[in-house]
Amino acid sequence: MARPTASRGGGAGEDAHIREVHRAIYTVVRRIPRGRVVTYGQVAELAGIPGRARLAGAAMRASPRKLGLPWHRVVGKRSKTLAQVNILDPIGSAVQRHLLEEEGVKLSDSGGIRLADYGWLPDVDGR
DNA sequence: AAGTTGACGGATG
DNA sequence: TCATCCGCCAACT
Repeated sequence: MARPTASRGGGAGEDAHIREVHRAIYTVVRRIPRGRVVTYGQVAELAGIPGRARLAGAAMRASPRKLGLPWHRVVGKRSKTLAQVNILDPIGSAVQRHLLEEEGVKLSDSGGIRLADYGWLPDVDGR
């Protein structure tokens, strides 16, 4: 019963075979304070894999909802939000905006997030 | 095994 | 400021 292909697929224990890198990334994302945002590049750096922003993105895309990660707090540096990037899924991007606004993150006039104001800086914040 | 994809980011026009 | 292109590299087909 188990699944012959034991690779992907949804089911319990799915996150059990996730690579350490992914786990490190999820740990970082979990630490993002409410009302703050972090770029993928930052997440990668904090996870111990500087310069691998793309990998951080891949890990997030593959992250099981079951983990309940604050995925909406992770944004692209230039892309402001998922909204500008994933044009094929405008619904999801709208959800991200909504969740951020609920946390008090205000968007700039151009619809982007002001990283200077809401970007999370662990060293400065002391957490 | 080899080619394609992509929740990125910097450089360029 | 916005649109495109390019490099990086793990995951997917």
